[in-house]
Amino acid sequence: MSTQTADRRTVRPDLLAVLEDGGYRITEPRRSVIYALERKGEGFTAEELCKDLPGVGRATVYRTIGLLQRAGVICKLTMPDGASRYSMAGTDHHHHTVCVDCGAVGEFRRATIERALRAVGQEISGEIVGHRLEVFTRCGECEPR
Amino acid sequence: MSTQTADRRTVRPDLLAVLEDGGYRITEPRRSVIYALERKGEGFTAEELCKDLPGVGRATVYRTIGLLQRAGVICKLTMPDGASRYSMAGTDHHHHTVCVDCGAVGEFRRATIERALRAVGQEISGEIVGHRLEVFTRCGECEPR
DNA sequence: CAGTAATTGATACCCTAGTATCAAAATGAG
DNA sequence: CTCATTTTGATACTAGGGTATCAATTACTG
Repeated sequence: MSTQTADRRTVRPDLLAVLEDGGYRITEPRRSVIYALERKGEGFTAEELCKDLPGVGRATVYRTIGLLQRAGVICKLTMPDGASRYSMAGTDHHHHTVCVDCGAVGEFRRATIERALRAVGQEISGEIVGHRLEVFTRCGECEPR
Repeated sequence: MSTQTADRRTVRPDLLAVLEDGGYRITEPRRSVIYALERKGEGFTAEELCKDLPGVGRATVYRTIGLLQRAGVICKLTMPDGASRYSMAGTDHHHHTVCVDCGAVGEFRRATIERALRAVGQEISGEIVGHRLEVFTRCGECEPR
């Protein structure tokens, strides 16, 4: 799988530090999970991660993903078919491009869109508490899986 | 559940006609499902529909939803937690607002957003094959469920 | 180093959101 | 009205995506 953002890499928080700051212990399994997901980068499934880490229990993989997700450093996204993928969050607020063939994920931001969504907020009753935008692509650099 | 679009109702295709046009038979169970989902309108789950129609088999409810979905007259959307909801599609291309408390769904369109997304297409490798945008709201008119 | 609290992992279990099966019933074309 | 065809529905099953359990292990604290 080609990770679209491999070269235009942004500064990422040190994930171990994130755990420490949260008051969690740095353990060998957590180190492994973090190492593995930094390798993966963008657009992986939890089960993939489990397979990559036969030495780490499934529960621990899920637990660690959950921890980092709550800390905001990785984010979960839902594929068109409802499947879940995770991705390292390079920047704060962003949206994703997802290749429908290989699952490769990219990030983008666009002020125009954010502004337009604020405008939508004016028109509807109640308040906007969030939004989600995914752009599905066919990246053309992948082996469809 | 208050349906945000109850009054600004758009012209909807006659769902029975949609089935007929597709070469499907008009049966009593299908009539019931269609009647029920026209009542519901926006933002219901398949299981809700099943509970509303104790006389109709679960499989039939799912089958009929599938039929209408393929015909493009109802659409499926995924909640922040990954759950699925369905909604009558009033217009062609649109996005949804979803109340995170009660699940009420509204539709909107915004040319600015579509244009901005086309611009995103210029910047990424590969081609855009689709997008999905959901705005999560707290509609303030509901009993949280 | 010792002790305590956090963490692990094997496993079993859960729920949602469906799909498959297939005999029985309903539909509509002629 | 007849009959081939479609549809139904009860039920079982599946798959994904997790969470619960809990004894054994590990990490940090003093």
